[in-house]
Amino acid sequence: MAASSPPPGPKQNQLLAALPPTEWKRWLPQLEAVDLPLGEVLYEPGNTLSHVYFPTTAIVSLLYVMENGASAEIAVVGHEGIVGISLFMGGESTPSRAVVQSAGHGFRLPSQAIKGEFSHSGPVMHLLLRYTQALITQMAQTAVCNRHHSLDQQLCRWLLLSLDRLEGFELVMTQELIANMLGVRREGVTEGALKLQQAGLIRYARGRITVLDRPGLEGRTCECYAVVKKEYDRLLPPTLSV
Amino acid sequence: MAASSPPPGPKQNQLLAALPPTEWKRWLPQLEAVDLPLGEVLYEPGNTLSHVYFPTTAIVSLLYVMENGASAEIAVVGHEGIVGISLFMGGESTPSRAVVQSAGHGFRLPSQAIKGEFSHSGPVMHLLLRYTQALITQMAQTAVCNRHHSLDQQLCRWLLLSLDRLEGFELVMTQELIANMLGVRREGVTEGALKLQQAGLIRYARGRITVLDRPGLEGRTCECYAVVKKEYDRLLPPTLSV
DNA sequence: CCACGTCTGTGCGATAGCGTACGCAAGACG
DNA sequence: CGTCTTGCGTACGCTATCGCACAGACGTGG
Repeated sequence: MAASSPPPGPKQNQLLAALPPTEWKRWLPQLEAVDLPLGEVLYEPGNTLSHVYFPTTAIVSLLYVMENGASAEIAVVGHEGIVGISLFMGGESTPSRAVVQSAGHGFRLPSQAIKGEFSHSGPVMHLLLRYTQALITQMAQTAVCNRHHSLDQQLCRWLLLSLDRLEGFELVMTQELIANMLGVRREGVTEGALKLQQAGLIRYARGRITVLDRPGLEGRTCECYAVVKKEYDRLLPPTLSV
Repeated sequence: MAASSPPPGPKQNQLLAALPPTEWKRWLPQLEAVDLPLGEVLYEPGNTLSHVYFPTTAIVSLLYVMENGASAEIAVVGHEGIVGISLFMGGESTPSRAVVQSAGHGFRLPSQAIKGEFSHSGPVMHLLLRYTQALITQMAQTAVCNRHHSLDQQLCRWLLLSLDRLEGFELVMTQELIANMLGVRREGVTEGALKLQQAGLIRYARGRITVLDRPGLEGRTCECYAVVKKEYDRLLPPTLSV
């Protein structure tokens, strides 16, 4: 840190370096060099970003912070990428936060410039990209849940997520299959399911699960379910008019 | 399953239902009703899809299957979504597989129709979407890794991923910080790092980690690192000319 | 109605990681 | 030069989950 290494140029970010000449020329005057000190927060959950960031020498961590303060990294972004994909994906915000994990430099671009690139495209593309952002949230939350929550909680989350994607209250699904999905032992699922049955929340027999008390399941699951559900509802409202 | 419930129409898929009239009319003749029996595989890792799928009454699981056969669900898609986002994200394939988790029906659309929606957009958009797909892979693999791999393996993965995003072989990073990222105890990181240091792979002191033997780290980490790296290289080749 | 395959229940030792608590050493700072 | 803060090492009991093994229970097909 001799304070003497030349400040990195925009081309040190691989995405900026890969821009076609036209866009490069258009963006260059809008690019602003920024210092990214350790711990700097680039965005908070739910906040709309004013800029997207292109790290050059810094590393940025996409982090989900749970209600109890525990955290888990969703992904990490460096000079190969961009921070703030929700801007062009159409969601404007995400449930995670972005923190500088390794101090360094980068560039930022007003969000309008990025959005412009997507504005010429049709409504179908915007619909599909919003859906994709919802899917990303589900994946991110799966990572968090796998890290921090108990098998019992994950089982409830999984039942609820599946239920949301079906009509009715019955799942045709063996415990073995559920175990494969959750990546746990079949016996673990048996124990979890037994507890739920004894609590009167579900009933099951030989590959058929009937949910008797949905709110009960919601009470036993972790925050992950609600985070995902809320994000799907936000990004793909039921009264969706494109 | 009285074999008598009327076969669901395309509008039972929320994305199809949300299409503007123009696209709806254009797609309708190309939509093909498909039966989705339990266990049907819609795509395998690395394979290019010929169609995208819109489930109506079925549920499809996006699953990563590890080398040893263990699996973990990345996300689940039902009547709210679409299976095969890699087609319009530009990657054509993913490292995961899609399996029908709950039997039912759906519709499929030749991939060309979807791609058409994105073809009018500029190169910048395609670049950003390919990057986003790489990011999605990283998130998915984080979920898998959190489920199945040891703290030691994850520590190596994390060091390697961070190293890839920096120049040089030094990370300025306390063990406490790493623990926050991985979502584990600080003491766990201490123990893992000690092993690595004793094996001569890294050296560290008070928040500075120097990697001495990168291949050594690669040998100790899980497959997740390679999966992510390969996918970044595939989607964003260093000689990227848009 | 009998036999077999599938699905679920149970038990037990092993273990990875957790929570907590405390000690020590290296730099920062006065 | 002493003190304080920060970062790292270690120890110990605890719990969730694993891996394995086996037993009962249901249902389907011969």
